[in-house]
Amino acid sequence: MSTTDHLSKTLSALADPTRRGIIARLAMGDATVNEIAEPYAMSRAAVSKHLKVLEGAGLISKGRESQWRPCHLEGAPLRDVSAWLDEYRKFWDRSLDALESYLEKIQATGAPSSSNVPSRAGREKRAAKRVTKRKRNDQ
Amino acid sequence: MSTTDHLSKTLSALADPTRRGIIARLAMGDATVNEIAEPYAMSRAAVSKHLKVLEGAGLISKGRESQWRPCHLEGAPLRDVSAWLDEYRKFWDRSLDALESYLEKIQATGAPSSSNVPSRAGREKRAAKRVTKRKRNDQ
DNA sequence: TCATTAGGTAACCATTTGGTTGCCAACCAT
DNA sequence: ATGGTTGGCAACCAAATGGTTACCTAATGA
Repeated sequence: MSTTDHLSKTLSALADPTRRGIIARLAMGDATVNEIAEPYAMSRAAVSKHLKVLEGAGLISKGRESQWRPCHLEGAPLRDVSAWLDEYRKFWDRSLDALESYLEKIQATGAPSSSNVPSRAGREKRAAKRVTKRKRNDQ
Repeated sequence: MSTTDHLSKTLSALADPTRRGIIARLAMGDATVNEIAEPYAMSRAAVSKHLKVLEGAGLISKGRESQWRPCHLEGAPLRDVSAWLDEYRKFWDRSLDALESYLEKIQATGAPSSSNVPSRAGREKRAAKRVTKRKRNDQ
């Protein structure tokens, strides 16, 4: 993953239950490394690594309070994930789903569905045809 | 990651630019494996593996159209990610952020902000103090 | 001064991940 | 029948990940 691929780094950091647990913990208030490590069976070194991953993704920041390093949750990367997700909201939002199927219907250039009743297969064929010339490599 | 940890599997599947590109592609319509693989420099086998990861996370499903396996984007896991994110919306939502800082200010026992503008350092100190006795291990 | 505590770092290990090549099966079209 | 697509699978490999133990520094406090 390229250094500048913030989204990959963020999602990869979030794809671990321990790290999500740490985030949940920090959501209720800043905490020191030992306080964060306390609920987990693993060594403090392992937790330190998790914190480093979270810090590398910009999801937390560390202050310095004499010998303590209070960790603080940073929301910005979560906002970016949410923004990415919003592009796909229509794929699970019920009401928008109805709108989409309506748009698909009026877009299907009059070709009557024939008797084949291919509601899934038909959509797949049309979609495949429609899209063959594209060269997107979005992320 | 335990087999039932859907969220980890989904986030891990999304934490790869190629796989997010595939999702972006499928968002514009179903596509066959070769169509999906075409924009990428890697082998079709590699793309097949990516598709398997996405399928394992429930993010796509495959149909069968004679020798083709048209892939279809499934929104449900994205909805789950969105639901998880919603718990933390207040950490990046501007208006809620203003509310939170207001609440923090009136909670800071009358100490007037002084000219020091210690908005971060001060919050860390208070938060660290506030939170010492907690034992959450959410995820 | 010296022991303790908070935390980071290094070396190591096993497993997972992301890629490759090569082969195989199924289906379509001569 | 045979050959050309479409796609999956297995074996292999290098690099990343998630954990360990051991050791180190910095600050506290008796």
